[in-house]
Amino acid sequence: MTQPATTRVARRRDRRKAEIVRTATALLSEHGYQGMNLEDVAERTDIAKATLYHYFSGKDELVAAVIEAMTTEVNQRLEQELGRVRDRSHLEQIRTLMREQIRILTDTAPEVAPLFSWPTTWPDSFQDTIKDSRRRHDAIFRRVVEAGLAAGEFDCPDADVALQCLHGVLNQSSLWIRPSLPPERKAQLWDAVVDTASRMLSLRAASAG
Amino acid sequence: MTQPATTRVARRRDRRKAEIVRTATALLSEHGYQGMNLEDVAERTDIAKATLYHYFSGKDELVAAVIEAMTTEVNQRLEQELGRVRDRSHLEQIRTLMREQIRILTDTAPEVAPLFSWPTTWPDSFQDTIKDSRRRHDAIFRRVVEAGLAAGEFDCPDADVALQCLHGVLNQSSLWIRPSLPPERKAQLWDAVVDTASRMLSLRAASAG
Amino acid sequence: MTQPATTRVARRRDRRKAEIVRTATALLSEHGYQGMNLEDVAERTDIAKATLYHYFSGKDELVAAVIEAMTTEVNQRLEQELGRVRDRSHLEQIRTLMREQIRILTDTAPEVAPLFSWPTTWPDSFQDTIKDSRRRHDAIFRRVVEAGLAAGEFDCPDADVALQCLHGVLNQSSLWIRPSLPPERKAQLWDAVVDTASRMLSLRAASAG
Amino acid sequence: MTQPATTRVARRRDRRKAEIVRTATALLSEHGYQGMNLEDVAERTDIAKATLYHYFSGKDELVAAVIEAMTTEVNQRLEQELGRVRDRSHLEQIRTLMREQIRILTDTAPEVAPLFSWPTTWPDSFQDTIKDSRRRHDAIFRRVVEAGLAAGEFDCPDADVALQCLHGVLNQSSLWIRPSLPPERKAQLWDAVVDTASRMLSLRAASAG
DNA sequence: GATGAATGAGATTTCATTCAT
DNA sequence: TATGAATGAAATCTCATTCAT
Repeated sequence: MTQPATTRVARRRDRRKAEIVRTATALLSEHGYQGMNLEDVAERTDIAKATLYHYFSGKDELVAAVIEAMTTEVNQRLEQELGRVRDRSHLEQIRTLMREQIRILTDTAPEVAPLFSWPTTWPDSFQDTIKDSRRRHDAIFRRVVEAGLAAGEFDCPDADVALQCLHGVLNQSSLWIRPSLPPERKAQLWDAVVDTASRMLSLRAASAG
Repeated sequence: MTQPATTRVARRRDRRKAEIVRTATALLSEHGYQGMNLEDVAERTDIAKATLYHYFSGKDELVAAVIEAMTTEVNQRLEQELGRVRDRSHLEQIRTLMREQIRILTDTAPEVAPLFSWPTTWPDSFQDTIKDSRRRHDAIFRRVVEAGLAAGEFDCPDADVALQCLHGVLNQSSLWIRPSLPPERKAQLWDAVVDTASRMLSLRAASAG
Repeated sequence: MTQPATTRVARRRDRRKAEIVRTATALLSEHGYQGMNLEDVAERTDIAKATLYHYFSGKDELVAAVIEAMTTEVNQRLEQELGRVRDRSHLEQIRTLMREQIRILTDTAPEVAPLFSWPTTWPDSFQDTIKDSRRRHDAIFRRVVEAGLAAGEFDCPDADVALQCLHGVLNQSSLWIRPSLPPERKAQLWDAVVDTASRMLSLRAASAG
Repeated sequence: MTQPATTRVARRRDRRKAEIVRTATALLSEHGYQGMNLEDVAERTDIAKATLYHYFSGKDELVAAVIEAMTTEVNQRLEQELGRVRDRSHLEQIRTLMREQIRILTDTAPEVAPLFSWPTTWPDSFQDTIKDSRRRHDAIFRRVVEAGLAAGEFDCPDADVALQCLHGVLNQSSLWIRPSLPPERKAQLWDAVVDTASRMLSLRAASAG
């Protein structure tokens, strides 16, 4: 009776929800929106299908939760790494972001790659959710690129174009850098990609590198 | 007495098949493999559902035909453009390929982008078809990149990495360069992307450009 | 111009029909009425499905033709064998019929067994056709059994019961005497069955045998 | 706290399953495997088509359950009757089995006759199930026949042949002894068939009867 | 809160039959 | 006569969602 009764219960509820979201993320990545079914989600979470409806109002709300969780988690990691190099050059900052993004997609959480990096075919009702997710993710990179340009550190003519090309390179990494590669080999490839992508932003730095 | 049996009748059949494939491509792009249904394909082609089975043994064969048609068409266009600049520098050649690829994805046949450029979630039975398609497409770019490297015209350290980054940039274009933009604006963006991507292959050319 | 033009044409037509009926018999036996489809009949006869409709008004007419052909052929064989022993005892006559019936079901035309001997599940519209077929077939055996009883040669108390039991024994033979057995073994089994079944009609003869 | 989980709920589930199997048996008998459809099974059981899939994974599993249920029930009845005459002669034992088998096919459960006694056309995947069912059924009769032979009580030369002829006679009964006959008439026919069939096993007994 | 049961809507596929050539 | 094309009707099976306990 010390704490409001909702606390313990609510925590338990949140843990349950997170567990479901975790399962759903994996299945969604594997089979896409239409291919994922609640039966499988329930079974893998070891609960009954009907129980899902105690936590989410339906398939769409569950999927929205997956997207939100992914976005939040990825962005948190990026911000955190960015914080560590706040004092370094903008080039170093953007390289840090690139490296962390690739690491997430090919090592830390490769299961989010299919959903997070490429446009799956979502029902129309998800367009806004998706767009919002992408915007929040892009904003982190954009801040650094624009600052770098303003500081004369980058020499690309157009920030928008550069950012899109950057995203393309990073996203593509999840397609060809296998999570199962040996760690040293993966680290090599990460560096190679970061180097290659950096050239799009700064020629000087690249020739120096 | 009659013409070789493969003439009028067979041509008619092929035309019909192509028509169905066209419809299916659009729906497949919009909704993905699981989201596309034969009811819609039939209705949009203005035939009965059962009629589809005269031309394709089932959903999977139809989808395979879509993939094959897309691959063939895209590669043909690339080869054709490449042929026109056979005598120019390798940089010019790869720039031609890049420009044509972006043009296809954002102007000529934007409906192929979701299927051709990004990995949708396919049933396992399609893994081989998809892999083969990607390999044939990549081969065209690879030829030029490796020749350029051999000729000392490109200065990227690793052809594989460069190619993957290239594909990433090109694929991404379909996500942000809207087919509906005014033609001049599109042309500007194409050039900007080609310039940006070129820097990944050759620093000299880029600073000159 | 000598013979009416219909003769040659009609003969050709009849040959075609017989060929189709032959194919249909096999497929009908294998898969039953519902399991047999016209596509397969056409393909195995090497004609187009639509062509079947030049010879039969539909599936049901074709199936009726199969039943009629089977009945006629089986009965003809029975009558023919019966003719050969017209002068012998009734016991010898019924044994001849039994033996010929078993031979048909397990050697001469084993493909008719499933349709002819056992009650497949036919649509209601076939009840009459089937009943008629069975009646005509039964009549041949009945004649002999009744004559034998009248002559005091058989000692079974009831002709109807005896006939039904007889049919049961004969039909069953197609289930366990494999057409693929070596001929001598088959002949042995035929004799054994005929001996066993004969005991139901005449105890004296049996103990003598 | 609650009863073992397998009690009330599971019993309810089993009752439901049995109800479905009962309906399916009737329809299967009437129309055969291909002719039976789940729509009808559902409607006659007064449940939705989709509900069937809660109890059986598909048509085949349902049909397999029907076969298993029939086999078990028929064999149980036979064993039970056999138990009652354990002390009597082998002839009396086999006559008991025969009579009970006929009773089942023409009175107790005539709906199993078309499936249980005669070979319908099953898909290949059912061959094993069917064969197993027949083997278990035959074994009951075989035990008695072989014992009777060993005891010198029967004088048929070959147990296999005699058993097959026996099955033929019994099975045939379902084709001509109408369940709708008045009970006394049916009882007369049962006796007549049993008497007739007995002659195949033992001449002495028959002439005595 | 948890769950087994139930179901309507819809997806893929099959097939007898018709039609135009 | 022969046939490719076309199709409506139906069959099996799936799945998100609701409901009673």
